[in-house]
Amino acid sequence: MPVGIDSSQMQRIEELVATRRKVKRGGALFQNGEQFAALYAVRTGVFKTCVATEDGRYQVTGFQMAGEIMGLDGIVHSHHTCDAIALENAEVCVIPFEQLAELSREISALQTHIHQVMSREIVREHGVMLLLGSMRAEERLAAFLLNLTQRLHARGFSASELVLRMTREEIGSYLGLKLETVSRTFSKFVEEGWVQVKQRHIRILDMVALQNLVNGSRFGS
Amino acid sequence: MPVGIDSSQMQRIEELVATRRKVKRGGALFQNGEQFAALYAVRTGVFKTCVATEDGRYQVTGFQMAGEIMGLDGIVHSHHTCDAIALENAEVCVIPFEQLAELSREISALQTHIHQVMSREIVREHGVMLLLGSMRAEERLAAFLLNLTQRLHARGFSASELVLRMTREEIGSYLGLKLETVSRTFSKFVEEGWVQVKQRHIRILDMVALQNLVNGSRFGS
DNA sequence: CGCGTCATTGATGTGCATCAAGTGGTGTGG
DNA sequence: CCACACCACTTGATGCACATCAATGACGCG
Repeated sequence: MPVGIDSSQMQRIEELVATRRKVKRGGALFQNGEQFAALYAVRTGVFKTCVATEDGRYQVTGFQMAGEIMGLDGIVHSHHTCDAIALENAEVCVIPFEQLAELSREISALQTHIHQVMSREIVREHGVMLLLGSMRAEERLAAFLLNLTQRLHARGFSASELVLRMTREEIGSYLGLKLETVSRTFSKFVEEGWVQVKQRHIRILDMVALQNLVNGSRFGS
Repeated sequence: MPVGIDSSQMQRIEELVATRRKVKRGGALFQNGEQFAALYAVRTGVFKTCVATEDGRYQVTGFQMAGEIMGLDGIVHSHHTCDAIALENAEVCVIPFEQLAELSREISALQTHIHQVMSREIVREHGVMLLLGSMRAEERLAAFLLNLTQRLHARGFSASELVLRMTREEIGSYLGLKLETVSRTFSKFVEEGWVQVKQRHIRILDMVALQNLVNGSRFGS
């Protein structure tokens, strides 16, 4: 929450996001069909958001970690159209949307911020569509790992080591692959010497190899 | 632009969107990398928006027709991250974004509208991710046709007859398929007696069959 | 310890991609 | 007006990446 906000405005924003909510591992922060009332900012823990069809198929649309916003899908029809599930015990800030909208009419820096959060989500989803529509399994998993490490690094964690909070099946759902394919692709990366994998503990050994995979397999390996 | 707006406010909004811009078939309304300054509302014609990787792969992220908004991707970084290409001679309203944001601070119904437009786009993209991540070719094409006819019907056109504005390749890119697969799938639908296809002229003969395909192939045909 | 969940690995199957040939509609220039 | 070129599209033959089916192995927890 950067420039253009004085301390009295800052205080009003802090009041707005004062209420917290805890969600247990496996629990739902919100679910498809529920009334929409608030956005949520992740404080601790990791979430997945997913959409479903009537016939039981579902698709993970994203993984959210500290600082990221959930619930934007609910604005348009005043009820949520996806589920947000905690992958570990987690805590979020509750941001009542009506009040947020009202406050953002006074504080233009806040309005700008909201626009950017929504636009960023649209751009992120463009990237996922590109991944799902035109990449092969190896490229998808490489892109996924690079994206995760980058976000973790931005939060002060190691750039080369991470602990996955999600199962192979959830990764597969996000990437449009089956869990066996995710597992095999991890094994392939290990054989190539690009990563170490011990259960959900991942260590990146050759970041550049993964980047080459994503940015143009035309160069070969 | 519904409730909560009086006539003087309406006039200010109309002034905001007064400027028009024509784009020739095949021309770009905006392109990846360009400075972002305005949103665009389609008046006539149909557009595609697409993202690309450095190595030349690209992905159509959507087709926009009358009344739909383009350019939301540009807000977050003040420059566009995708291309908007006219599929036929087209005209758009130019909506300078800074002024729109300012006006929406005064007119809360306008603010609500902007939030809804962005949220709707996020929800739409969730649907595309579900399609790309978990549907088979027939289901994808059926979903595409149903979505198109629905949008055309909402604009006063026939619910069962349409003229595609895009090539098989563009449809394929949107659906994560190759153009040959799109063509074969059309042929399959024709064999089944579900649609008539003559070039880009499509007539839906059995809407229900297509809907069944989308909402759960577990029931068989 | 024994059970459930998650992950790995192998064998086999299939949906879509790829490669390739041919058709039909459209526009252009002789 | 017709010949030609070009482009979008269709259709067939073949190949491959990933799905599916199945068995086994590694943790973690009551």
